[in-house]
Amino acid sequence: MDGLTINQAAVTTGWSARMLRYIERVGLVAPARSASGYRLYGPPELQRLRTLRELLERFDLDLGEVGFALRLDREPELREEIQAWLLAQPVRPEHVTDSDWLRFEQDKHERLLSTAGPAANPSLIMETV
Amino acid sequence: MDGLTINQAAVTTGWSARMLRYIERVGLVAPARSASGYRLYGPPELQRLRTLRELLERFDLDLGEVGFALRLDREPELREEIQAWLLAQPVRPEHVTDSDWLRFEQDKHERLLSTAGPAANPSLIMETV
DNA sequence: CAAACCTTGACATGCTCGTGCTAAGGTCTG
DNA sequence: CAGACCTTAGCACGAGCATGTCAAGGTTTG
Repeated sequence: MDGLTINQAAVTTGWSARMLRYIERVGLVAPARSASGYRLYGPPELQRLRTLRELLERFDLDLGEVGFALRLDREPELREEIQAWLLAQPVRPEHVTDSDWLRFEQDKHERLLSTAGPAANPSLIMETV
Repeated sequence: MDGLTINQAAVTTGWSARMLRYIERVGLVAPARSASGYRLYGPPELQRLRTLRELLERFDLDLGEVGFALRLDREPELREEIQAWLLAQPVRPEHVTDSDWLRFEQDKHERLLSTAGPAANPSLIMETV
């Protein structure tokens, strides 16, 4: 049989067999199948699985996010529309600082933030409505 | 006072005040603040909020996904690494069809899929490991 | 052919997201 | 100055994600 079966792949990649099926479902790594339906992981898939793990850890991503990046790749219209919306951003207001953003990102995983001094006194440059 | 307050903005955009705060926290639309800390939504913000709503509906996105797109924009390294990983995709295996992908996407919101005929007999072109 | 392994469900748990609502306390305006 | 409105913090809750595990049934192989 050509390629590792799911449990073998699990051992060498560090993912659980359960997660390998999940990852396949999300569309990120889909191994070939034997005539009888067994998943067969070849070297490329194994490599992808390992680098995927690194990717997630390094940038603190979840599978859904990588899956979304994949979707962006596949749907040009979606990518363009989102890009357009983001670019319409009239310039990030001064009071939304990088640390605000970072803090939000951290909060996702560290549920410990205690006090957060509110940044006051912004510029107030804005046309009337 | 220059700009709409949060509840006024809520009325004209269709979002709830609660959601406007949430959207700000996620980093998507951050209004200016009055000297005393009141949020002040000007025409650009109001417009962005309306188009955001359309964007989400049209592509069936959630705020987290748009937020992630924003992150991709701001973190070139992240964008490059993900792109690299996606491109390493040795060619989408034949048995992962577009309908598989679509079905997954749909499942996210329609919890009704009943039977799913398994696509059998893939090509089996794979080097040994 | 029996043991070991695979497949697709399905149930279960713990955590995050989207959202509403309430509380305690400033701010604005008639 | 009283009532209406804003601010942040926090509880609540249903829905979805990331995982594990178990069940019922094919496949491979010694």
